[in-house]
Amino acid sequence: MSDNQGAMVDLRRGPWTLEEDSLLVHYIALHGEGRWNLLARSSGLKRTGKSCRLRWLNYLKPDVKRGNLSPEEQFLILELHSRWGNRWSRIAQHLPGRTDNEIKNYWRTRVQKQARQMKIDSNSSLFADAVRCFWMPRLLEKMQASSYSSSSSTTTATNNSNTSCSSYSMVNGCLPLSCGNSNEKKSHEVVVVNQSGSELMFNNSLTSSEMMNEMPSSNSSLMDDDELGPLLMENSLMENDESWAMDEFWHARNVHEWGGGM
DNA sequence: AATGCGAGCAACCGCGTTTGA
DNA sequence: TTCAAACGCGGTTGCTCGCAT
Repeated sequence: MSDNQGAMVDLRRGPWTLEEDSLLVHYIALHGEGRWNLLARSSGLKRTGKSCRLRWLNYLKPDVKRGNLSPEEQFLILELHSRWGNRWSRIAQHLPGRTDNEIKNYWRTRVQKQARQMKIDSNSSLFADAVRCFWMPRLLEKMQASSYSSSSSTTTATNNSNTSCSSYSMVNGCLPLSCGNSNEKKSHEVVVVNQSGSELMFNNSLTSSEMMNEMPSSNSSLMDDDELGPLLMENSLMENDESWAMDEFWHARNVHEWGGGM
């Protein structure tokens, strides 16, 4: 019966008011974070310590980033979720300013929605494959487009002098569906830059047919934990365009007969 | 204009883990 | 070492808002 102070007097629930937010922010400014139950008792807030903690971490904390997730962030979420599953907090550690709650909500509202629309179990390997082979390449294209659009100025990612469209490919055997430059095809790798400035390399050089013959399992990654970090692409474009080539996915699925029937 | 419905998100709950007395 | 309190995580709920009818 640890933190169930709800047994006690009139604790407030539901949405926070401006006054409550202000109280919480003031208290933390004076006393710092932590000791949430003490905070709840001492601050004058009629909330549980848990509620205060959640409100602070998910909403009031100054470095909480709000707004749509960039393609880079979405890409990271998909990649990390494929490795770690629903370890939201762990995933959130690699997306600065994003909370586990936000990432969890993203997964449930966007990713699982896609799975529902495709009538695939979002936990199935089939869906994981679809994500890797059709969604993630789309995000890469977006990332790339945004880095190009801002290439000459402040971009901090992917645009090494030798990084052209053709240098991109997918993780775990999945190639992008289309990749701009058709005149050449170099090594297939995705380079993104983490916060410390080091490059993260997603490397693979399978052909599309090889890919289809060897659909990836949704584990393993070429990234090490240490290498994972916030993607620093600025100027990222973000529209809520989750269109990720359903037609192409179904076509590929039918042609290659991978996966069960609907 | 009113109503219904679904998507998105903030907040709550239960439980396992950590901390410290 | 033990145990209660606090913390943190992941799942779930429920509210709000926008859109369709």
